[in-house]
Amino acid sequence: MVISLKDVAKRAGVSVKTVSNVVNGYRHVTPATRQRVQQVIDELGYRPNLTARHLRKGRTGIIALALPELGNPYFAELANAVINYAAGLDYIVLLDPTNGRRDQEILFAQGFRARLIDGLILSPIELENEDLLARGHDAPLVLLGEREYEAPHDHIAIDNVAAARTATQHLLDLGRERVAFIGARQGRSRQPAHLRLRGWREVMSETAAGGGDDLVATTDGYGREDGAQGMARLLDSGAAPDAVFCYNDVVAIGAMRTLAERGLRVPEDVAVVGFDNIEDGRYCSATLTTIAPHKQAIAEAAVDALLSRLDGAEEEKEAAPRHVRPGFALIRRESTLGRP
Amino acid sequence: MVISLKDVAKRAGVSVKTVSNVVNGYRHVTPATRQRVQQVIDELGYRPNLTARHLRKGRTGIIALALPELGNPYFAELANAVINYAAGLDYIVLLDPTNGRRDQEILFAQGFRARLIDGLILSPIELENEDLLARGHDAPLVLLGEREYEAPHDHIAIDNVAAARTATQHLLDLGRERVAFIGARQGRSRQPAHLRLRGWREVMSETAAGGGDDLVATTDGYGREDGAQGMARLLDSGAAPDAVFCYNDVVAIGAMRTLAERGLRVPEDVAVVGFDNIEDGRYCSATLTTIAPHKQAIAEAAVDALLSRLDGAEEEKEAAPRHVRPGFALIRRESTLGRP
DNA sequence: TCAGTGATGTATAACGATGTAAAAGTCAGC
DNA sequence: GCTGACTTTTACATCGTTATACATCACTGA
Repeated sequence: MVISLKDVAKRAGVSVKTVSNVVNGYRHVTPATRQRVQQVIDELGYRPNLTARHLRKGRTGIIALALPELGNPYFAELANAVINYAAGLDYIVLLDPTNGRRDQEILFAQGFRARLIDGLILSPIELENEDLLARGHDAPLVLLGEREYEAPHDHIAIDNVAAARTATQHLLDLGRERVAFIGARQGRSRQPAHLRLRGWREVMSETAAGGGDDLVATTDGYGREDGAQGMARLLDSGAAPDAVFCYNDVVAIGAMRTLAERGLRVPEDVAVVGFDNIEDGRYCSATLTTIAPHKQAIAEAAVDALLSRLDGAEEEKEAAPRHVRPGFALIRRESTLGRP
Repeated sequence: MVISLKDVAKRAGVSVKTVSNVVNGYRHVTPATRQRVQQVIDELGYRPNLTARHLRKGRTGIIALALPELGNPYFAELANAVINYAAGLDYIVLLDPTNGRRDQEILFAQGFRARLIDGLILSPIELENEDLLARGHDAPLVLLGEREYEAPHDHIAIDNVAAARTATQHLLDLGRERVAFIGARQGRSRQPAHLRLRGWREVMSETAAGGGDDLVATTDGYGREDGAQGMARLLDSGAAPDAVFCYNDVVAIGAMRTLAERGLRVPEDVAVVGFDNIEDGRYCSATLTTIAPHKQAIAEAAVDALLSRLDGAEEEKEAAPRHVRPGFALIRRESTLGRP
């Protein structure tokens, strides 16, 4: 049997509202009443029906976090950070994997789960600008990650170009000359959010090797297998890289696997830099040098941005779209420095 | 402005219920009416308020999945599987990391989020039997994983003892003699759910090395660092293992890291077997031999069990607690077989 | 012509909580 | 003992939906 306020009220001999007042810690309730009601609540094991509360309040306290997939530890770690930070602010996070598919991303962006969620944090991969514009302006939306849009939404992303430059420069500083890039996406010409590729190109174009396509391996996705295959193609092509900067850490891990299979040493033969600073990188046989976006800062910025649209003062809610740039750091490890 | 059924009804000149009927695809609606209503719905951009629907129906179509953490890829992959499978059955999954803390696990088990979720799948670590018994019998609960309880709930877990025996035996079959175990939990004596340790012990106790504690490294947790430290202690203790069976894959990855740092080769000096078959294992410098629980089967069994309690026929709902044992397989890779 | 049938549509009451406004209770001060 | 000011409690409407019960309508068959 499900206990409602009414049941408690009847048993305690007070009105429904009084019970509600007790539950919500309303100030003006006599200690005597409060105690009596509380006792009945405990006796009956009453728990407020959140759904009813949500309906009445017009708010659910739930925000959605739509990420490509949890199989990539970066997203898993980010999700963890968002969930925990939001929990501290009394918000529940609903995690929605989009599998990087445009139809899924559209679904979430356009207000699937209407009024079940108060707002949405979306890390898009395939989503197009027009999809965002076609959006009924329902719950506020915060965008996450490398892709850039001309749409009025808050956007949280580190400076990907600068980070990529830093990574590439690090390899050059170590004396490497033929620094390759793995992870450019094929067929994404229409809105080329290749900020990391751009950073690589900017730095490499000023070197003897140049920033040409011979040192770029395009991939279909951003997974381990993509990295492994990309590395294999680079080696087979005769590009003869002595270093690679990978789109992300799992791509780098895939690339290192191929290097190991070919009997090439990291970093002696090929130095490797990743991107994301996932925990796995610290346990590879050559620990992975990587760009570490400040994940906690990203998670907090995303949630804060969303909540300021939801709960902020009027001028905060209506403020122009914000672009927050959390910091990043280059973490130097064995895959570029070698074992000390 | 938020559009409700009422607004649509007024504009279309029909009753609220008729609009509801159209939205829900109720059969007996004239095509003419249906079209007129549908047009207004499209015009106004009406979206049903899920919260209200949930209140009215007494069901939300949301199930919670409480896992220790997403930082362990096994749980991330499992979560992905559960979310996707449940989505196919029109259920939404709310992911709740417990961080392996008892208070968090109790919270979820005892009906936190009352009536926001229809049911709960919980993978406990610290939870005690008494915590489960103290549960108000609210939403149905399905348990996941190694821990065993004397409480009337469905339980999904592979045969951990058999799996551990298989892994250990595999190492013995390769001619290893001193097979260690990393990952026994300290201070868990009260309810020693150490099925994997037991499996190891059963097999090892019949060998010359024996199943004694000298070859067991206890750890505080089940993460990469625990594996690294456990391996270090084993090596320092003089136990001189020529193989290790690790509680799970991330522990194994940590252990392999330590081996690499010590200049020991895998598998020549020490062979390694993990447990979980996470994707990372296929990309280690020595790919990881591991026990592969059938994750998809586990995810499906958990969701199916829960939904049969929710939506099943009466006798299904009331059936005795079920114990489902999905299968597993030993995946032989380089960490035991070497590079071909 | 009219009862009987089934299809279609409507009015209204829930679901369980909270907000509002007003009623009831308490107490000080004269 | 009464007024006024304040505290405590109550009754009722409301959030947006679906379920129930009933009204209406068109059509069939005697």
